[in-house]
Amino acid sequence: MPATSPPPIIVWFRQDLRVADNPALHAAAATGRAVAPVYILDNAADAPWPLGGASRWWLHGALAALQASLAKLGAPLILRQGDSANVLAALIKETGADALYWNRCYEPAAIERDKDIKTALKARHIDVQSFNSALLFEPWEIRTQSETPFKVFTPFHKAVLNAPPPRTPLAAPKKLVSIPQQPASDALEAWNLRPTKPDWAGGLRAAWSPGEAAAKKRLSQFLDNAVAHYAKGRDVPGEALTSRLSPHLHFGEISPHHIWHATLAREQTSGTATFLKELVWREFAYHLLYHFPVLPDEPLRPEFKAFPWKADAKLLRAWQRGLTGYPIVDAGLRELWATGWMHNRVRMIAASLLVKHLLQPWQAGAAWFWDTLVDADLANNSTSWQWVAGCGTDAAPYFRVFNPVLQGLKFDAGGAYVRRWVPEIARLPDEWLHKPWDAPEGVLKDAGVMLGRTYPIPVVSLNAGRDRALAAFKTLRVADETDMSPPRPGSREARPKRKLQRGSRAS
DNA sequence: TTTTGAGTTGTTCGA
DNA sequence: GTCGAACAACTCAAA
Repeated sequence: MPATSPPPIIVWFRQDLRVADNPALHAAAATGRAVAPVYILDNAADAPWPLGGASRWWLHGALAALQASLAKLGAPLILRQGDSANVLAALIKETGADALYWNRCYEPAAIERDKDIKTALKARHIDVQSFNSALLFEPWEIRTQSETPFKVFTPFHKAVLNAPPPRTPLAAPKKLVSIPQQPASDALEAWNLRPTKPDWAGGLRAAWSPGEAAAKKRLSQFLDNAVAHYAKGRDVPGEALTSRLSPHLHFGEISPHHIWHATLAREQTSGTATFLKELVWREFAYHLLYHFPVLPDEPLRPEFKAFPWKADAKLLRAWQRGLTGYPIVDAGLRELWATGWMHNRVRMIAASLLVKHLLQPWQAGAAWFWDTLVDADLANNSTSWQWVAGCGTDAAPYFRVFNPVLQGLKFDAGGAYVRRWVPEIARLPDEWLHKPWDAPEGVLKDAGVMLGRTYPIPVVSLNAGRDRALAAFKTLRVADETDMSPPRPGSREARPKRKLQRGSRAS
């Protein structure tokens, strides 16, 4: 070993599975020193939220693509399994590395893990550096004027638009210097990330191409063909007018910076503005998760801990399998099961039905999405479910209960989406497609639909479900009122009283 | 400090 | 059929 060559740098890949606009990799390459890229499959670190089945499937493809890119650049990816800290320590020993670079993660468990690793390795004089690859703005950078984190999206969005613009993307390294002796690596296949018995991933393979190159292609196709119609079109599940970048973003195959600047480089329309706003929603979700780490588990509005959910395994199962009897909801859950993804508009409708009409705890829905979505993302998933349930910081009004029939008629008027995913009712005319239970006998017969046999009767009637949900929300208010003195709260004269209480708690 | 306006994504009812 | 108001009460963020 020539004594002249400086020690290598380990680049630890996590949710940044790309070579372009990868600040940690970029910085390591810029030193001119040898680079040892590693990915660690650390089930323990993910303990509170182990990768779901669909995520594992995607991860395999993402890693395969990254392996190929890094090999081409000259520094093959090392795959290791085990406790992250132990694996890194071993790798430092094996390679003689004196530096470790990574891009930051923002899940509470990951923050803890990384903090510990940084402390331990710095004590051993390892140069540990972390970078921002995943967010346009660090969660601590966007603050209200009183230096508190934003809890409401609109002012957050405004603050983001007024902030200094996010950095422009970094180029991928032209080549990397490999370490003299390549350390051992697991075989990706041996991780068994993809299902075999049974192989349920056929629909995922048909719908998706994981990897950095595919992400870039998806973005340009979106910008070329769809973004112009995005403002309205994104709400129509039967048309392919959303970006479908969410899984690529989650695994870091493309950076939000790249998407941001590529979008700004196009003609600015209401479509581009709406799309950029969605990216800011992603930022907001990470911001919330960072500042409120209980977000995935507990309602941010404490009174919701007393919400009278009616957990029911059979109802949950019917929802999961797309057998609720509400066509747009069932279509969504079947799309999810088949492809690992659900159109955003339908996510809201399906989630609302579960949480409101069926009174199932939002955590049950979040858990199902976590397991089945290829874009399962702790920040986005938790934020969105809390929003639908009305227990997040930026809560929906309690009376906002999606009506799956009206939503279906409004956003899937031609029925393309429902017919694709609920073929057993595909022959119903548009008029009845979203409410087969109201269809005349003859219409059902002509369409070959036998309610209760070929397609379910709704598990809960719409009106009863809505009323039950509204009543349940009312109990929260009543419970609240009992805590307080007789004068009706909410009236003007009750306001100062609350403020006093809050002030006294703070002091 | 106090006040004020506003809050992603909806539905229903009655004029 | 279309349209506006009502649907809670509360907290957030900025003036």
